[in-house]
Amino acid sequence: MRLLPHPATADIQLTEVLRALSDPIRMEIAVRLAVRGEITCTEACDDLGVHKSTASHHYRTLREAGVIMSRQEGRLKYISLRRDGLDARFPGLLDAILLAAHVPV
Amino acid sequence: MRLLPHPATADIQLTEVLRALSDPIRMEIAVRLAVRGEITCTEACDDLGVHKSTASHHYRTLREAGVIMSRQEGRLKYISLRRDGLDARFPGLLDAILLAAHVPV
DNA sequence: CCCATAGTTGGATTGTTGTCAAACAATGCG
DNA sequence: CGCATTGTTTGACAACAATCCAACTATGGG
Repeated sequence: MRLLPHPATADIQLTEVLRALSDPIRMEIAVRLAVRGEITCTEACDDLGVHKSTASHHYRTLREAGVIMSRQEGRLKYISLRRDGLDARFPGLLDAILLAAHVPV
Repeated sequence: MRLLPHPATADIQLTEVLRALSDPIRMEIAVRLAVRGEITCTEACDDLGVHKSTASHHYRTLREAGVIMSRQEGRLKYISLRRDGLDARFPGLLDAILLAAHVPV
């Protein structure tokens, strides 16, 4: 369960990022990460009305698209927005999307 | 064949815009519109390797998501990026996406 | 060592999407 | 009017995606 694969920054594809964020559940997860920073998977999907395995699939989609990072710490897994990679590769994109999603600054 | 429905600006949804642009073919069409302005459907899908009916479905997806406008003139249908609506609703989003897609300024 | 907790994985199902082909519709030209 | 051009619609099909359930893995606490 350790160290799930993340794509290299150079391998992050624009259309895959957009596809990952085109699902309302995944968008909500991204918004939570933007607002609350690094949180656990349980917190990320709390009250979203999806099964934990469904949430896990969404984390995988987001991770493989390069949108989030995950980090294991003890029994918990923390996920966070992959700001560095996204900003480096697509300047201004994440901010524009979060602004459009009404994330409080 | 006239006057296909476009959503009102207020009804344009972020996740639908992202989904529309998450397909490489549709992204390429959007890039062409950004570079060349208003062009015909035939020009928009030229050399893309898709059947014209497939292209038509993509125009529909883009139009219903609020990404493009279409306008009939004689036998031709011209499509263009819906900059006004997108910029009004999601400031900076379209520019960030086009920048990420390497559209020349 | 057992057990509860936190996530992932695999299977099954259901629905969506991308594609082509063929038929259709609308427009203007000769 | 016929006919070529331009694009849409419909049907079919395969591939993909979202979901749940069940089984599994890993970790730490008692």
